[in-house]
Order: sequence, then C-alpha cells, then structure tokens
Amino acid sequence: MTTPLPKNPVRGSQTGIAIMAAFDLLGRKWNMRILWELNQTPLSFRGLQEKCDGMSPSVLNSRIKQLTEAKLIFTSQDGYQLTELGKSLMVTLDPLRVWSAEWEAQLAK
Amino acid sequence: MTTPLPKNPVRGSQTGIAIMAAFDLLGRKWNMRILWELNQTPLSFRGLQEKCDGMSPSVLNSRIKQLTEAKLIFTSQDGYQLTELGKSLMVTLDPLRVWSAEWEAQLAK
DNA sequence: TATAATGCTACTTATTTAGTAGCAAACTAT
DNA sequence: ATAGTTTGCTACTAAATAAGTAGCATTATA
Repeated sequence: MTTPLPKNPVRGSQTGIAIMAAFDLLGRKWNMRILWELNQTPLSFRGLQEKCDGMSPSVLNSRIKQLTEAKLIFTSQDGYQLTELGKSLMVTLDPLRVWSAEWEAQLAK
Repeated sequence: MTTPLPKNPVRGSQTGIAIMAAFDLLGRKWNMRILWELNQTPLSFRGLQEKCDGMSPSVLNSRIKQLTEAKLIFTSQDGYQLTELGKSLMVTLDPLRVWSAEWEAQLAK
C-alpha cells in the first residue's frame, strides 16, 4: 500500500492534485480518527489502539507509517504526536465538528 | 454495508459521536471525491464515474445510496447534486484546498 | 530478577473495492 | 416506427484492504 502524497505533475498547474492526494490519504479508514485522537494528546501504540476502538495492530502500524511519511505525525518520547503540519490540518478540519452537529440535527428531523 | 450516521446514544452527551460518523462516512473511498465533483456541477451516473477516474459502477452505486441516505446528495433532473447540507459540508472542507497546497510545499522541501 | 507493559510482526479470515459484462428503459436520429 | 445510442443501473468474480489473533523481543517496573 503506497502512501498518497501530492505530486508536481505540471509545475504551475497542480491545482486540485494536492487535494486529491489529501482525499485519498484521509479517505482511508482510521486516518482521520488517528489524527483526531493525536490532536487531543500524544499516545503510545497501544494507547492509540485503545482510543480507536481496538483497531487491529497491523492496520494501525501501516497507518503510522503512512502518516509519518506524509509528515503529519512523528514518534517522540511521549509517543506518537502531530507535527506542525498535522496540527494545521486539524485546525482546518476543526469546523467539521460544528458541521457534524448540524448534520445530526438535520437528520433527526 | 451500512451507512454511518450520527446517533443519539445519550442525549446531551453526543459530543464527538457525530464527527466520528462523519469520519467514518468521509473515510470511505470515493465519498469525499464524489462530493467534491458534485460541488463543481451536477453529474449523471456515468458522468460522475468518468470524473472519478472510471470508478467501478458497483461502488459508485453503493456510494450514491449512502450519500443519499445521509442527505448529502439527491437525484434531480440534472443528475445527482448536493443538498444544502452537502453544500455546507463542502464549504467547511474548502480550507482543505489551501492546506493541501501548503502540505505539498512542505513535503517538497 | 521476575513481571508486566510496549511496539511491533506474521499469519489467516472477513470485508471492501475494482473490473467486466450486460440488460432494461429512456432518448435520438432516420 | 424503429434502429441505434446513451443512461442507470445489477450481477458476478477478482483483487486489495482491513480485522482478528497469536506471539515475540525489548524496555520499563516491582
């Protein structure tokens, strides 16, 4: 499984390519969840696993590698944690919390 | 495959539940992409398929059903298109475009 | 120095996604 | 009116991804 990363197919016309890579990466099971959990606090491998409903270690391991390669997380003394890039992603994804609440309200109607 | 929808497990303490459902739904291959394409313009089944790199009709069909159930898209004369809820999701996801560009720049370094 | 927790890897099974074919209904051109 | 084309699917099989379980080497803790 290769890590989706933004490419530079044609310099100056990469519009839309980067976000496609983002969709691809974030559209893999657990990735958004992992970033979300790490945005609350750094976590160990097993800690992350617990937070993520006991997700299988094999998948967690591959996600850690992908997110590391994408420079969104890194390994520290305190466990896995977000890079600055990872944190900035969570900031842009933050409005999703509010939207989700609205979504829930609309569906309930 | 069931559609992830926000639930009301305990009234008043659903914080975080709705966004988990959002992560689950958006974290399925093609869903963000489909919404993205429909945000540009309404599309027919086959039009959508083409825009999405020729994704398989079986998966597209199941995605259409899920997104419809989640009230993010609906079927119209002009083809599939976003509901108001779907549009508002794309608005909240819009900053991701800018972030992706920054991500690309950082990875290139 | 025994015990337990941690960060994995290996392996198998289940689920999801891809790929291909094709068909019924609607639309279009003759 | 009717032959050809496009559209919106469904059915089926194959490939890829995710889940589940076991366990082991290393490090921390008692």
